[in-house]
Amino acid sequence: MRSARTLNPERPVVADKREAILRAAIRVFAHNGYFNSKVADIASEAGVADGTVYLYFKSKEEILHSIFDRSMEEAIAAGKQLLEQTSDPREKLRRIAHLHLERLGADRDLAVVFQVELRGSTKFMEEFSAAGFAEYLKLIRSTFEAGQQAGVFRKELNGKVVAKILFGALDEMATNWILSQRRYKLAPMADQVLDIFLNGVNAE
Amino acid sequence: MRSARTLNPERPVVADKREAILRAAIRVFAHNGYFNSKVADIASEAGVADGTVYLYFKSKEEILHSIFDRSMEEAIAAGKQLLEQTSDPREKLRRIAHLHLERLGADRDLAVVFQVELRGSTKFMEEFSAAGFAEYLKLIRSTFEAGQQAGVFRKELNGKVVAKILFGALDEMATNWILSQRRYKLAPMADQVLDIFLNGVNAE
DNA sequence: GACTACTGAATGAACGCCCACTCAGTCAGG
DNA sequence: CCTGACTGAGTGGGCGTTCATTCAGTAGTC
Repeated sequence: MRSARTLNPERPVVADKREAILRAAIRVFAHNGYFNSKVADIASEAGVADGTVYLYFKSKEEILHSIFDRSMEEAIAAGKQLLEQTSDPREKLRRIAHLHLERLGADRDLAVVFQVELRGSTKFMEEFSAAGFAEYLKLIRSTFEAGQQAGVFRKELNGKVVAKILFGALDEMATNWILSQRRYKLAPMADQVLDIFLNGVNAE
Repeated sequence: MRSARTLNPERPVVADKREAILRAAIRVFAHNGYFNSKVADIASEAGVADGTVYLYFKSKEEILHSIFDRSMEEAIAAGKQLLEQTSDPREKLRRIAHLHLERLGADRDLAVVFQVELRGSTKFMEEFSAAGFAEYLKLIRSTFEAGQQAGVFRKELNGKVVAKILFGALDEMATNWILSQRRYKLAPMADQVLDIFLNGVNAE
């Protein structure tokens, strides 16, 4: 169990442990819920001792924070990069939506943490939404408003509201996918959402 | 503190207490989150002793369940009644959406419990969604499908997906309204959602 | 290459707080 | 004086967090 270092003395063990704990926490939180998860469960899932968790994280709460921060950062970076690859506003929104559902669909446990556990407290919601969700909504909004300028989308619509509608629809797809017993692909749902959405916001 | 009974001996105390505890629980859950709320807090907010709570509810969890069950029941009953008042599918959806946001907008604490606290655990979500949300989604879906039959909505759309989209969009309006500092009216947002939604699903 | 001294990552038993729930007792009404 | 609604101090278990201890690995010395 502690042989990793022995076998690979050159590898930075520290990063491995932190990573292992984070992954374990995602799994444990997803299965038991944040408040029902014990730090001891995370530790044993990660294959470390209880105390070791506290060498890498200040508290149980900080683990949840770290999960959110890292994933959100990655997602937004990926999103922004994606937006540079095309200039058509419709296509931009299509890609954002796809990315959104693809990322969640690729890791069910992470999706559960995002869709369910992170929502389970106004305190978290306020902190988190200030940090990450808001920025994500802004990304959608500014893309939409650029489309309005270009005459592609109806000018009288409120960008903030439109962004919430698209986000809300995608979010609901993700939540439903998690709760559903039937296993289907999540990402393709993006097309059905966009079909209706774009139809609804298109100019003319 | 215990004078309520003394002052109004004729009032049916039993129903009052249960109601008071439920109301108190909504307030306390909304402010602290379900897991951070102590039963003692609920009791004192309701003006009863800790033990009294257990004369009316088996456990803390049952309180949350009761809040959900009662509100959901009321909402669905109100929704069904509303649907009988018109036959135009578009108008039906409009009224459902309005009712949805009106009810949540009328009681911020209850809205917080619904939008945030009830989502905070897969366990709850699975139990609850089986019970109530699913039925609500079905209501939207069947209304939409009736509209497809009538030729009002695009026939190629999947009713289940369409229902999720509308619900998701409304749900996001509600969640955002709760988290927002700025106080605006929630119900009117329904019109903006429906504008885009109906435009997106209309036939032709 | 062997011996010694040192380091700090990792451990996990133990601590102490917290809080859901209980129950022996109180008291008002009849 | 009996009934039963109500009380609230007490209890028991659970769990986040700590910290004294261990020991693999490293560096210095001869």
